[in-house]
Amino acid sequence: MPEGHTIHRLARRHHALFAGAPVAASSPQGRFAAGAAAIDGRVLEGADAYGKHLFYRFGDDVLHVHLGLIGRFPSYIRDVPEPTPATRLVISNGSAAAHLSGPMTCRVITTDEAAAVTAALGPDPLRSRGGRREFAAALGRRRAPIAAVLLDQAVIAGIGNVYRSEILFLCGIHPTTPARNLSDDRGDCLWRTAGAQLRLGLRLGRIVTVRLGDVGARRRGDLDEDERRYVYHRDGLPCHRCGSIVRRGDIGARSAWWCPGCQPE
DNA sequence: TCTTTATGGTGAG
DNA sequence: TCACCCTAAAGAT
Repeated sequence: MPEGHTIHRLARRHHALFAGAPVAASSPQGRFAAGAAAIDGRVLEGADAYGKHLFYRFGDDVLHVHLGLIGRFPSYIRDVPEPTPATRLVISNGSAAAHLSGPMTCRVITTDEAAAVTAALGPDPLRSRGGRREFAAALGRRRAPIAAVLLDQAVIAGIGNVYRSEILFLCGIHPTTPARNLSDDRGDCLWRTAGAQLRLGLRLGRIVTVRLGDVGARRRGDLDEDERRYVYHRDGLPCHRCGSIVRRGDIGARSAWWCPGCQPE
């Protein structure tokens, strides 16, 4: 279940495992048989991530994958399991394999088409240190609640439902605040916090947003599930920082969580 | 053995 | 705003 950090991590791992050599590609499920045939035996030049999108370059052809909500793309170095009947795509070489299941998007496109995909996305904090102004400008154009705007991939690429609530908590911003009402400082805080949290998530391989001091822990490995985040899925529980009861509400057709003490309206 | 849920996104109305 | 797509694991019965 991926936000941007997961996708970038996958791109790095797949690049390390497969780039620079021919790969075998097949579709046990059958639904991607033609696409797999188009890249089978070809040299993978590289794997990249932009926001929540994955791109695998094979000359002028690009394998474009988006995992959606339920997609997975685990890889194996040894003890490669049998693909399940739902495995859409297997990529392998002599020593490793990756099994794709449940993707929202899996298709072979041209480099121009791939460029059009990324052009429609907002800046990705994991790729660009120069996206802050573009992000700030987009906020200024929107009157929708900031919690809804943070999920719009045309505004900022890679944020999902966990990070949107956690980032708003960390910046002390109430989720229903209209985006264009935010000060420049608060917009800066959102951009910097998004980048810092995505980079941390990329490094850890999981989303951990709490400062250890706020939960009285020494190491991140000591944290229980409930202690890794400030608000996400914590409605009814006391805030790690101020003790107020965390609330949940539907914002932008999905649940958002916030602390009424730390994020006043 | 069910039903539910999930860190996402699209297209129709 | 809603139905819908895709899969797997967790939770309920």
